[in-house]
Amino acid sequence: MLTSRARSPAAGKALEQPDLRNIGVEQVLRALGEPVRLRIVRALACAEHPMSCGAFELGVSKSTSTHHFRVLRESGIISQYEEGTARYSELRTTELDERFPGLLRAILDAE
Amino acid sequence: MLTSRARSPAAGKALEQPDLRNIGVEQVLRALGEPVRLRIVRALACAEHPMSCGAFELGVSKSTSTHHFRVLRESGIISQYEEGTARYSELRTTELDERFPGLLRAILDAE
DNA sequence: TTCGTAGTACGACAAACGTCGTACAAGCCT
DNA sequence: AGGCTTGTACGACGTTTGTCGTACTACGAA
Repeated sequence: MLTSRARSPAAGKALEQPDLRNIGVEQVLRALGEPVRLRIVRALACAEHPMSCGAFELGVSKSTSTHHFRVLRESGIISQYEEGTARYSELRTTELDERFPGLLRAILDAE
Repeated sequence: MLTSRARSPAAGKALEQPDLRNIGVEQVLRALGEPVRLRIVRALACAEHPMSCGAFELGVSKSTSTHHFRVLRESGIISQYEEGTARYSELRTTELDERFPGLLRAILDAE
C-alpha cells in the first residue's frame, strides 16, 4: 500500500507514503474528520516549512500523536521525512489538489 | 440540538434538523467518510427530486439504512420529510454551500 | 561515554461505530 | 377490517478507533 517515497526538501530519509491514486476520498474525509488530525493539517497549512511532530500543541500523549501522524500519512495527506531524531511533516498540497481538486481548500476555509 | 424544520417541497411533515451554524466541518467530514453514506449523498446529488429511503440500493438492512439517514440528517447534510409511510430525503445543497463553500462540490467531484 | 531529546512499537482499555434481527407504528389499498 | 408497505426503536454484537503507559531505538550534545 505504501509504495513511493516522499521528496525530502531538506535532505533526510523520506518515509513511505501511498500513491494518491490508490486513496479514495472517503479515506481522506475519514482522516480529516477527527479534531486532532484536522488541527495538525490546519497548522501545516499555515506553516511555510515542514514541521517536526513535537512542534504541535496537540494536548495528547506522544504515542497518540504518533498514531495521528501515521493515519495522515497513510491517507496520503502528509509526507514525512526524518532528519536526526526529528520527523518532519508537510502537507501534500499539490498532489492532493490534483487528485481531489478544491477539497483541501474547501476544508481549510471552513469555519 | 435539532431545532428548525426542513422545508417540505411536496408537503408532508418535515423532520427536525440542525441549524448549520451549529455544525462543524469535522462532523460533516466524519459523516461523509463512510461508504454507505457517501453513496446516499451521491445518489441524492444526481436525483432531481427528493428520494424515499427505499429507493436506494444500499446493500444493508433496513435498520442500518435508517441509522445512516439519521446520521446524515443530524450532521446537517440532508433534510427529510414524511409523506404517507415514506420518508423523503434531499441534500441541503444551498445551505451547505453557504456554510462550507465548495466543500460538497469538491467531494462529489472526487473520483 | 553518558545523558537527554524525538519519536516509535506494542499492548491495553474504553468508547464509538456499523451491523443486524425483532418488534412495533403508521399509512395505503383491496 | 385485514394485510401490505415503509420505516423506526431498541438491544445486541463484533470491530474499529482514540487514548494511554511503558519499553525501546536512534541521534545529538556535553
